[in-house]
Amino acid sequence: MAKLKDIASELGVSTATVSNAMTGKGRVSSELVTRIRSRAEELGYRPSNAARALKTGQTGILGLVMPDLTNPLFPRIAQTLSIAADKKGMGILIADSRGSPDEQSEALRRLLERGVDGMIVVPQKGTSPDQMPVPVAVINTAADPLNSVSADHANGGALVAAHILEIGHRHVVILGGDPVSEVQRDRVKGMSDVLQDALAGVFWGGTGIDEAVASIKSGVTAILTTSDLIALHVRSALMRADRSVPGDVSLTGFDDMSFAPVMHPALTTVAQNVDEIATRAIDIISEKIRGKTHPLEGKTVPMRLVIRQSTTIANQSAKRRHSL
Amino acid sequence: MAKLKDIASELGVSTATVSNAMTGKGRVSSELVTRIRSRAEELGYRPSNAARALKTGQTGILGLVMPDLTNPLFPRIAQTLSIAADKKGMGILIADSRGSPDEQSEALRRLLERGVDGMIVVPQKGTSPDQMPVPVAVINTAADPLNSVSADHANGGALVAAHILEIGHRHVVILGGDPVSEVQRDRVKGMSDVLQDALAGVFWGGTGIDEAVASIKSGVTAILTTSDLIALHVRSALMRADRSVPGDVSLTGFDDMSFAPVMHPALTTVAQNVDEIATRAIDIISEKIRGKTHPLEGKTVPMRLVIRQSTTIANQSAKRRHSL
DNA sequence: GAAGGCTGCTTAATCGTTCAATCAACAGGG
DNA sequence: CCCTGTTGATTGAACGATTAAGCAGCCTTC
Repeated sequence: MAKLKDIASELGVSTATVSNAMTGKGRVSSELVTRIRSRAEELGYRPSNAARALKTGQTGILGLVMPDLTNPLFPRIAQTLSIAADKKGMGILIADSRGSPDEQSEALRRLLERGVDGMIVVPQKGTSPDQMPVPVAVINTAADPLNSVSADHANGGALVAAHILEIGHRHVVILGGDPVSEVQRDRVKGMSDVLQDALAGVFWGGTGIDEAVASIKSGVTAILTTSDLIALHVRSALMRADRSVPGDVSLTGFDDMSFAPVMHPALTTVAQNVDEIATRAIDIISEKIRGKTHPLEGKTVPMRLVIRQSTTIANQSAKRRHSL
Repeated sequence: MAKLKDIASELGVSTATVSNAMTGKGRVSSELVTRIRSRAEELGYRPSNAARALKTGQTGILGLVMPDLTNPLFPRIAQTLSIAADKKGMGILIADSRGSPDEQSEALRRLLERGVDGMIVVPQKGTSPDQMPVPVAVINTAADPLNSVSADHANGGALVAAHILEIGHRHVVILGGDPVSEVQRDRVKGMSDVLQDALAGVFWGGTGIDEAVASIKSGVTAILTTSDLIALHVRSALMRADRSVPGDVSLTGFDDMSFAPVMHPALTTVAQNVDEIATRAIDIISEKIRGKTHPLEGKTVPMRLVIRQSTTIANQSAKRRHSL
């Protein structure tokens, strides 16, 4: 493996000059720069990250901490982060916090020990990461607006609720996942704010599924969930109860997961702009690492309504049944 | 940040001795070792990875290359790898090969440049990674038996086919994903070898879905797919065709993805032992890195049949219909 | 009692870069 | 002609660990 010294001695200059020529710092005549660069190319020179890291204190590695790597959104986040980081010449080291806040701190500590220059954290439900000695960008939490990039979950909820109202539903229930999760609460809030009088109830968790299905008897014509997986659960429960979607009841999910378009009927849902979120997070981190005085700030990214076949114009008979 | 030198000068010994005491190499009196260790603990000493990497040439970082990080199996693999690597004091750097073999080589090169000590590769369909200057463990390809850890896909196919035969099906079709994928082909092979006379046809890809559904008319009572997502597709197509599962036809998937147990009916499928595969891969890599003369070899890991409600005893009427 | 072998520690070189300090050479200004 | 400034390069000291080699004592051993 060729090193600075090799190039330097071959060309009869000092290693410092070669270093300057490669990085574009210091003062080197442009003629010499090109000579050095081309010779470096020929020799297949690759700077040693270890040596550079030792000297500069920067590793060019970012840590990614997720509450649970099996999170269905993880692949998309990881992929975009990895590509965006790569463009900035950085790498992504993953760490799993295995579902517990303690493990989350552990994961952060381990990454720190590995010398990451910054962290991207998708926090545990209801937690926010401790103060860190390196720049941190937080995804999907509104906690710290300067550092957090988040889908606008409330807005997403509002979008889907508005769609449901628009197609004539007036008796709607909401089904949330885990009320501890800030994301889930935001989605529910966004929905209920728009639904207002049309909101016939809010249910949570596994037992909520049966409650939501049961509510159809009392005239409910739409079930809005905060996750595609929950929606799939509901779909199955509805089949057992011999209710058709969207004939008897309209159904919506959240996140546009892989199976949403494949379900029958295809699921109306709300998609996160994962690309924009991940790219923004990387941008924030890298500006902070570069020590910009006014680094890019966090933001909330709008969500996108994806209308498919699981929602349709409110069932007239159901409406009539209720108004009796 | 405390360094070796700090501990050394505080205790009036040389840095070499402190280094030896910490790593357990060299010769240091056990009494001094404990003194050094405890002082290090107090000072919160953490060895500098950069310095160590520079000196030893090892970074303690493993690269993970996947064909497409959005692969639904990726989260589980990444999680287990991350935990297993952590136990060995190593970290996992991810790289996405964005679906193309060229990008796969690119990803490998980038990781190499970052100085990874080894690689875990889940290769692109139909490719096998180039010769690498660092140890490589390949997941889910039988190409290089010494280095590859793979689920026994053929065996998985055999398991599900045997189950289908056992519950009386005699007219069965197989529906595969992409025939380019070695994994898919292995699964199909495992199935068809067991089915033998009961095999009424093999279809591939998107158009295969309709063909499989159409085959019910000619007496087919079970559709075996090579992926849960395909099975979900088929399920939807069956609903449109007004065919019930498992009443009219039994249906199976592959991989036990998140939605499989939630579908209606819950999907019979075959699960990979991701934990064992990932752990084994890490073990192989780490033994090779340590330069063991006879490192652990690759192996194929049995799959596990998960029987749910989408398969049931062969429909008598269908059998009769066919025998007419 | 001299030779040799342990034990426990130190010395010093080294890994490959970066970067502040320095210096030689030359140009322009007064 | 001297002083100052700029340009283009060099020098040498870090960065924080690892590790081969060396050395002083002490214990054996014949």
